Amino acid sequence: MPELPEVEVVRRGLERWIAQRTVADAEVLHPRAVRRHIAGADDFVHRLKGHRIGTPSRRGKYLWLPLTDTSQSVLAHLGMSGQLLVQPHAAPDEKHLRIRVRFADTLGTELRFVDQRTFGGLSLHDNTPDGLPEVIAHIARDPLDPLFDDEAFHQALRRRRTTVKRALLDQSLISGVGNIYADEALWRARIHYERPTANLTRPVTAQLLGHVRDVMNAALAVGGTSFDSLYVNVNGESGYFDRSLDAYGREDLPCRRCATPIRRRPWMNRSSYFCPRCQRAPRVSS
DNA sequence: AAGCTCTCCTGATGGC
DNA sequence: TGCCATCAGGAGAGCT
Repeated sequence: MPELPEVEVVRRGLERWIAQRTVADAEVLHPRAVRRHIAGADDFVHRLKGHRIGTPSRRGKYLWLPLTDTSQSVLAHLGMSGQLLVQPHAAPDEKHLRIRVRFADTLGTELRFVDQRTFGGLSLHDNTPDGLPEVIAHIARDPLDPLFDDEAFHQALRRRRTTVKRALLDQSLISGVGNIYADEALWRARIHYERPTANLTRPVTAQLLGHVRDVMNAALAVGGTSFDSLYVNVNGESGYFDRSLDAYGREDLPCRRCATPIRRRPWMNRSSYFCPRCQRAPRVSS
């Protein structure tokens, strides 16, 4: 499941293999993959043709390809199972190939958006003056962004009447964190997922942010997390970070700090993994 | 109005 | 063997 580290790995792959290439043609094989492009698939293809792609950017889990001769960008979100693959023309179509982009050069490769569950997609949008696609202006900076404001984040947590994991997953507060890295960072910080944010102290917020950054940087260093081969990087290679997870997916396995079995709890139509000893529940729990 | 729940989708898996 | 339920979950619409 692509979160910030996995999306960054894809961005780097696109920077190497796709940047500065000019689009010759595109093909939308599944309309749902461009559903965020309101004007539809034909308009998406028409407006892409003939334009050159600049340096790919990323904020949180969103990445975008600026079109150098316009003020627009191709915005991509991988959803749960999306992949951006650079493949030789001759490679057989993937079962869940949704969009194909061909280029006006002789490199012999094309860009493919492959997505089994179709939660992800591509779309074209005008940029804001600072080069961000306008539809993601509400997405907060991510914790690896040098301009992320730690103090403002702490104050926002204090103002909220919610719990810490909900806040970590709220992309308007901090972006790029999904279910996996939220559980990992909370385990490292020894914080229970239902702890209220309103009474977090500045040192606790600082430690939590530090662990979010540490776990994301560790995942980036080995190319991201992959559980079920649904996620692969731009060349089709899986990351290895799943071997290093401490909480997520480890139900009944011993906590690597205290050997207490990790527990899984249903939470918001998904799961939370935590150590019941290291991460004590708040006194007043919902 | 902030906070929370629901919904979209496909395929693997498990119980009976 | 086949059928149905469950699970995976990002993010925005919609509700309270």
